[in-house]
This record gives sequence, structure tokens and C-alpha cells, in this order.
Amino acid sequence: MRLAPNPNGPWHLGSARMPAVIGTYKDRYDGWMLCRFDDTDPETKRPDMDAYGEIIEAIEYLGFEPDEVVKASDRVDTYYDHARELIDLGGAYTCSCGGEEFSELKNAGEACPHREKGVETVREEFEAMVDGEYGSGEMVLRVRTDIEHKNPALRDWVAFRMVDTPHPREEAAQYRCWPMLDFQSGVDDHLFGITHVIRGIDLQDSAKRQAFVYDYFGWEYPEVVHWGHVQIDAYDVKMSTSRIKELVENGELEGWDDPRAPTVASLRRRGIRGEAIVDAMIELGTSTSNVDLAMSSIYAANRDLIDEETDRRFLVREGNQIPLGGSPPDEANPPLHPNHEERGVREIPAVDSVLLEPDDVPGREERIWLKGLGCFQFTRDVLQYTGEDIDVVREGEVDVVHWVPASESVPLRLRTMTGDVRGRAEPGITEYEADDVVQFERIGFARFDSVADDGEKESVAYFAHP
RNA sequence: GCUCCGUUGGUGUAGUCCGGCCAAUCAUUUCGGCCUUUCGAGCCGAUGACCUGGGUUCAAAUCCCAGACGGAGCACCA
Repeated sequence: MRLAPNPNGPWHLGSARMPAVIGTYKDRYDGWMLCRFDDTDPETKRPDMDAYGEIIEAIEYLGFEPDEVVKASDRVDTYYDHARELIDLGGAYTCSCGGEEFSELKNAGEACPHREKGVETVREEFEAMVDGEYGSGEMVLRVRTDIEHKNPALRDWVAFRMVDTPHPREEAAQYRCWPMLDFQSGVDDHLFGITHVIRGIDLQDSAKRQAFVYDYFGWEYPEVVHWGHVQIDAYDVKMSTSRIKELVENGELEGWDDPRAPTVASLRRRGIRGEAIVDAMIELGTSTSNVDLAMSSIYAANRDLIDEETDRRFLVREGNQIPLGGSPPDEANPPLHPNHEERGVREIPAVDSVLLEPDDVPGREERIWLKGLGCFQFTRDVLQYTGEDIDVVREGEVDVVHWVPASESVPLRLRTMTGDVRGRAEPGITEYEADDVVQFERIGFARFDSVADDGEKESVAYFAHP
């Protein structure tokens, strides 16, 4: 198996499908997996030097490890060698037609005059291409397929072209003659002994194109599966590397890990496990039709993974301060996890007054149960402790809500897909470190991004999902 | 215009090759109920789909034909 990412930027969620499915096959059948960066376009899809590492990190985060990692831009000489061989076999010719000019001939099913050049001439001209003697657009090497093939997409396609812009990698900066994907990828799949290829429907014709090269060389083509595009609901931002790059550059997104960005880095920062993404991607299967992945599938998978081990805590968003009356306990001790009392309890002081979320403030004379503390009645702008038994909750008369002390709680900013929310959390959260995940009761799971060591400074958490 | 591919509930998927056991699987979502000092989970239940029209057949999601709709390619991008 192989992953063949284009390192022109960090990964969006659609890209994650590649390692998710291919890596799962590899693990399931004890296969071998190559990660080959198809970075043979220094111009239009110019490689981003940071993306090589970011992509490897993303693959690891998703839980996979390639057996070998290579860059196509390190292998250009190998492609040249195969091009020479193909020329000698009569399978390719150099062509100086303009793009439109050739396109018209091709669509009419007519060969261009260059098709009948002798092998010697072709070799000379190809060596001149390799030596950089032509500028961009002046000369290409075409594979001789079938100029009258009923599918115009397969007729004499370009294998190498000239690119004036140097490759951003120093090691590859000297090349001007670059292979096209169909040539490079086709040759490499054979050389690396790839037996199974899974890729997008945009490359549906690639197998047919590459088959001409394989026939010239007498190679056997790998098994190939094409899948449709994946869209994800819940995002306003289009899932496209170039679009996201644009939004990051003009400041509309704070970065590739902005919670509004449909990227691998964003979900990671929100504390969602790579495994949850993989689980959801696997369920999509590999049909050739386009699919919509519901974020709720990823959330459901993540919940399965983290719910049992995640501490519960209180966070009140944009709270209303209400004084306490009567003689309630001066501290609440709800469990860190309701199913695991052995993990201990939290210590939440309850003095003077509390904060409640606006929606939770009870109406006049209504009762409410502050979780871990007891039953209160809202009378004359004060929550008056009633001392009633938990039975009032069991009987459904009183709702249970979360709360925090007004004075001893700590500020926290919760970053969500729809913007930041400010609130105050119970004091115990200062025990956490960045990367810890908690469940804010009745709000949802979140990952701490930074935890302030003193209670006056604001901590920051990224909201994952309910 | 030429060439490929696809179409099963809100979403995804199984079943289609080799017609019957499919009044259609599983997951997710939504909505109820039980349980619960949150939410979730768990348990119980409900809603909800074979693109259309013909044909073949005792029998069609499945085979055939036509059409509709959707996607992809026809790049000196990947």
C-alpha cells in the first residue's frame, strides 16, 4: 500500500481518509506501507517546506506509521532513466506543440507531426529537456498511446514538462524537467512493489493512462480502487488546501488549527483522538460516489473512546451571580467521574454566592438543585437552601444544574467552532495541564490548551463536542 | 461535445457479481421510555430508504433497456 500526499500544505480532514483507510488495510493484512510525497510540481502546487513534517505528524496522530518515507523530488533521475528506456521502446516522443494546438488535434483524433520523429531525435531532445535547454512550455515528452482512443483523456498524454521555477527543496532545485503525476506515480508504484492502490475518483483515468507505460515495460498494474470525494457537514469553510491556506493568510482563520478549520490539526487541538477520525472514516467505506461525513460520527466515536476516563468538571458560561441564603454546606464534593467513585471527589467551595448559566436561573419561587450541593429555592433574588432530600430530583420536581462559586472560580475561555465563550470554572481545573481533556458537565468535552497557574489569569480550553 | 463512474432512510453503509431466506443490515442522527445528583453511556422502543419508467421471471434492490439526477476526466496540477 502507499500514501501519496502532495505536500502543498497541512492536511484537511479529507486527506485523513487516505491513511485511515490505507493504514487500516495495512494493519489488518500485515502489509507494507510507503509514504511517498508526490512533490513534482514546483510551481502550481508548490510544496510547502513545513508540510512534509506536518503530514508525517498527522499520520502518526491518526495512529499509523509508514514503513518507508520517500520524496519524489529525490527520485527525478530515476524517472529520467525510465523515460529514456521508454523512448528507446518507441513509447514516447518529444513534442513542441502549444497546449491548445495539441488539444485540438487530440480532440479530433489526429496526431501531431512530432509523433513521427525518430528515436534518435527524441532522445536528443529529451536530453536537452533534462539539461534545461528549453523554457517552460517549449517542449514536453508525451507517451505514445492511441491517438484515436475513444476516450480523449487517454490520448498521448504528457509525461514530462519544463518548469522554470526551481523546486523549494535545495536537493531538487537544479531540475527544470519534471515528470507529471501519471508518469512519476506509475513508475514508482511498480518500483516499490505496490500491489494495491487506493485513490480518488479524480484519478479514475490514471490507471488507464499508466497502463500504456506498464505495457511498454511489461509490468503488471496493481489492484486499484477509487473512492469519491468526502465532504464534512458542520463547517462553513470549504475543505480545500488552497482555500484554507488563503483564509489563514488573510487572517480569517487564526491558523490551520483554528477550531473553525476543517483540518486534522484543528480536531487534534480540540482533543479529539485520531482513532475517532479513523473509525468514522472507515465507516464511509470506499464507494466511488461522493459522501458526506457527519461530524457527529466522529464525535460519537470519540465519546466512546474518552468518556470512561475523562474527569467531570463545572464550567459556567457567561454566568449570572446569585447570592446563597439559608445554611447550605460550605463545600460540594461531586465525584470526578460518576461511574468511578474510587477516583475521588472534587472540592468546590460554596460561599456567599454562585454563578449560574442564564438559561439555568430558575423562575421566582422555583426550586433548583445545585449539583453536589443541594436544593435551593429562588426567593427574593436569593437562592435559599431548602435542605430537601435528593428525592425531589428523583421525583422529577427539581432540575439539576451545574454551578461555580462566584469568588473562588477561575476564568476560562472556551474556544468553539462558532466562536469564543468566556466563563468561570471550578477551582480544581488549575490542577490540569495542557492537553488534558475534561468533560464540562452539561456542556461537553474540551481539551485544555493552556492552564493558568494562578486563579486570576485566564485558562484556555478547546471545545470538542457534547 | 467525447469518455468513464455512480444513485439503498437525515447521514454513511451492507446486500447487487451468483434473482428467492430482503416488507432490506449495521452505525450515526432525531424522538420517546427506563436508569442516572450533569451530559454522555447503558437498556427498551419509535420514525425513516431500494432514482424513475418499461421489460424478463413463478419471483427483481439484485438481470436487461430507456430516461432522470449526480460525480469525475478530456491540464505542460496533484
